[in-house]
Amino acid sequence: MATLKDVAARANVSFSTVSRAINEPGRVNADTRARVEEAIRHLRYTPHRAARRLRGRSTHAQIFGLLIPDIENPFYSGIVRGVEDRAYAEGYAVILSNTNEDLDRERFYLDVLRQEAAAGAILPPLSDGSPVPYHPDALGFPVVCFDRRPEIDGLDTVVVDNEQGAFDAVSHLIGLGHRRIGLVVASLDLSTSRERADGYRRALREHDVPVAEELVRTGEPRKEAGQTLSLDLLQSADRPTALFAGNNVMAMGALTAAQALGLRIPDDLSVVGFDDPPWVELVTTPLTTVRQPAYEIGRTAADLLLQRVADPDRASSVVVLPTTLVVRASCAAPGA
Amino acid sequence: MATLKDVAARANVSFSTVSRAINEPGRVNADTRARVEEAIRHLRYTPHRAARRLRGRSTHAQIFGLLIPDIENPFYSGIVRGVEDRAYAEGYAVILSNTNEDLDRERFYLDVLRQEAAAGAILPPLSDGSPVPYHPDALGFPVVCFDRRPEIDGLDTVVVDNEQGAFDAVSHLIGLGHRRIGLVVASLDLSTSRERADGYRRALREHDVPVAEELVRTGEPRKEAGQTLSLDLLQSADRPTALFAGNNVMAMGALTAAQALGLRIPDDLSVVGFDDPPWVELVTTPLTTVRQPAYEIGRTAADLLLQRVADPDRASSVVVLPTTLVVRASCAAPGA
DNA sequence: CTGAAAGCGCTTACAG
DNA sequence: CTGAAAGCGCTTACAG
Repeated sequence: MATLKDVAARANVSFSTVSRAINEPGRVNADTRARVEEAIRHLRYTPHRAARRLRGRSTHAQIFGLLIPDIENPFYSGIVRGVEDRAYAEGYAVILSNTNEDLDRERFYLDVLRQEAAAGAILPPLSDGSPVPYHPDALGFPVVCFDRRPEIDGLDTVVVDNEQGAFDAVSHLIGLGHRRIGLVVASLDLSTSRERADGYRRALREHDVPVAEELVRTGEPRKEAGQTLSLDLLQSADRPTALFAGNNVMAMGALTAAQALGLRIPDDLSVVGFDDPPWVELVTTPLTTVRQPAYEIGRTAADLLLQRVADPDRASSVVVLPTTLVVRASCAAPGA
Repeated sequence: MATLKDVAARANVSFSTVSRAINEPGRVNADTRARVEEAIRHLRYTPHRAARRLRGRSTHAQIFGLLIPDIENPFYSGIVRGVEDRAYAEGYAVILSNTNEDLDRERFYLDVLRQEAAAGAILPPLSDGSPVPYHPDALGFPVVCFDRRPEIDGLDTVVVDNEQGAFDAVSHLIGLGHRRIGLVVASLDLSTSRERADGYRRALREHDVPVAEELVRTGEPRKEAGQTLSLDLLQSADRPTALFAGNNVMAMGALTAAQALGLRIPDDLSVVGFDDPPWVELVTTPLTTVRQPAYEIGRTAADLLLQRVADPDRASSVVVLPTTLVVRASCAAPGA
């Protein structure tokens, strides 16, 4: 592999100059720089990261950690792409972990990141009063939270306006005439679920629709749970005429439940989902959803981490991105 | 952070001795060693991994690299999960790269992996006679290929039996009475596409159906290309009565094209897809597909890499996993 | 604008 | 068994 010395030899300059051409190009004569750049290209030179880390002022590796609960969930894979693109643009690599919400797994990866001197980590904080501390002092590197709000203060965070997103979805249903609207959502221990449930309730209240607690069902954020909970709701005595599914996998379950009961959408049942994966346009009745800007969330989280790395003392910020209600064909007036 | 020198000062020995006490404890006097160990504990010293890697012999990190063309493609995210689970079980972390099939990006990550002293990499080899060499000698670490077959020999590889998978799909269509079957597939530069096209042709030949080359269309493995190519095929004079889509994103495009033309599936058009993402069960007409065992592919690739790391001299192996034709509702006799 | 030199934290021959 | 020294590939004051 080519080193600085090889480049210097080929460009006929000292290796200090090569280093400067790379790190402070403005302080190098244009001709010299051109020769250096030619040599770099010709030799396919890339700086040795370990050596760089050893001497440079920042001792951390050009590595971000990214913890993802479920890589097969399109919402999260969108985030991965956003983080990865932004990191790559700044020369950072991403260590990915598919945690399955598993505490041991999360601990393991946080430990690896510390050992590898990662520049920081991006993660959805665990919901419970977990023993994993996300405080930079304990971790040894900064953390940016996404999706959920962390329980401790002072952490950079990117979330969406879940409350408003849910409010929009449920208001849309109420506007069509629905009054019995089921909510199928993940555990209310998660800030996301809580906020979506809040938006659901506010929409009902503001439109003078009574809140029926038996219409709110929570469970694992999986297709199976979405299906079971929806099935149960749809088979109850005074069944809801509309369903709001709190995330894309549970929405899948809701549609499967409707299919199993022979309910046509939107004639017999209106459905709105949260998240906007590609399949929603291909289903029997294209699904109305609350779109979260997954790629943007990832990009913003990486941005915050880059800023934090550049200035460890800057005030922490919480970025709230908007959601968009994407109206497709899955909602109609009840009994239409 | 404490360094070797701090430890040496406290233990009253030279820092060479500290280094030796850590790396070759047997070659250090027991008393000396005890003093060093006390100092290490007291100062909470841990060796600086970057410095260590810079000078030492090959002491690789517990890290695997994983290169993925498109993390939002469910086929690949299944593979990520498989690799990650297996790696985690052995204490390895995974550095993920979403390459977008971009050569620069691939080079960057391969370089990062080398510099971070990764134990090895798992990747779908590029198809063209690319300047990126996957030979361990050039890379500095072993490589396991998946999905596509590498152009050079001697690399551990995991693929599926694409030829047979395609053969099964097309035979299924022929069995229903189809004789004009369109093939929409990615570039034939890819071994996967080539093998699927081979299976397509063999099925036609073995059932004495003439091969019409105008029914074979290739393009970018994206929904848009799948849609355009399908649209074109379906609007041609003697349009095919069935479509075989060579991967899940192009299958999406094919379904969208059929929808746009008002063709009902399977009455007006039969469709089989390759890959088996979750959405295929939710579409208007559940899609018949050739299932690839994505998770298994990932797990097997990680397995091969672990074995390679344990025994660098073992003979390379090529694992071919079977596909399964999953018959759903998207195929019927032509003109039924 | 450029080069010579020191040094990051460590490992490893080489002497003693 | 131990220490002094060279050097991994790089960055960064410090001169010129």
